[in-house]
Amino acid sequence: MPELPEVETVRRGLDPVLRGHVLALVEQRRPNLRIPFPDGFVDRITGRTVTALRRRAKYLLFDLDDGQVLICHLGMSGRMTIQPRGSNQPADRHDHVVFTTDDGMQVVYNDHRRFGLMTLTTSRQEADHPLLAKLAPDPLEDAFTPAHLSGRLAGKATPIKSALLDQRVVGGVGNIYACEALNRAGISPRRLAGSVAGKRCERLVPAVIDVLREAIAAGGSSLRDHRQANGELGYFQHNFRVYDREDSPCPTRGCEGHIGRIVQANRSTYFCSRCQR
DNA sequence: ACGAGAACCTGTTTGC
DNA sequence: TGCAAACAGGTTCTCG
Repeated sequence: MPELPEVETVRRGLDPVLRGHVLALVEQRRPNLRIPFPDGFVDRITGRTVTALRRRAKYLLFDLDDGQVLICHLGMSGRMTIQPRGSNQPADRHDHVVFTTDDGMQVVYNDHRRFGLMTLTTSRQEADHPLLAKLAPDPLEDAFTPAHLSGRLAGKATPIKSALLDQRVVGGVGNIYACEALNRAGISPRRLAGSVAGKRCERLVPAVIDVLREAIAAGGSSLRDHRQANGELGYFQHNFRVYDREDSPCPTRGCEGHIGRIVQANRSTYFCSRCQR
């Protein structure tokens, strides 16, 4: 579910509730998500103050006042939503973690597929943490340029669509935004990654940046599971050009093609074979 | 070393 | 109508 725009939307929603607040109560309701919770998870973070909320690629990072960093990933179906303590929200069987702050707000982590994770590191060890060490820089940072991207794609024999999903190539792009960016850039998802350079790469970089920025502004895309932290849906799905639009007319100006669907690396790819080359 | 495919888990939609 | 298969926003492991 959550790609960069959805995670960023959640981060922005959680920030006012968590930053500067104490995690007064932490409830962990199962021993593991995709990976086990670390030993002593609840005790290690209870009573700590959240000093900052950051995002790296699709990871949410909570900085704590003792130097620990709480690493969260939402997987395919994870949500982080806010509710007041004592609200009448019925507990869901997939509410796996509940954080209650010193002023009585609750952040509920719900994830029915449990592909998400939570673990701990420290600010000193963060750069070397196995989950984070190989992540490519964020595509919304200034360092994401055509020269940078073509360097990461050079020599790759995998299709460009699959390469964009590789978090060592671009940090934060997932299946929806890879398809959308390639359509905007007029590049075939089947083209070998190593051949995306020069003019094509100069089109692809702004296409990735623009689609991510527009999606953040829309609160992300809600297909099934995504909710903003306040519980509202995102609405960027209404602006999809190709994703989940098989047989629709291609929206590219002057193109009379139709959207097709293929499978690459076990993931659906949507694209227009007429204007994407 | 690299790339393809399966696996992880649950829920919903689709097709026979 | 009912049941089984296919599919879903991600990541990681195994195998060739």
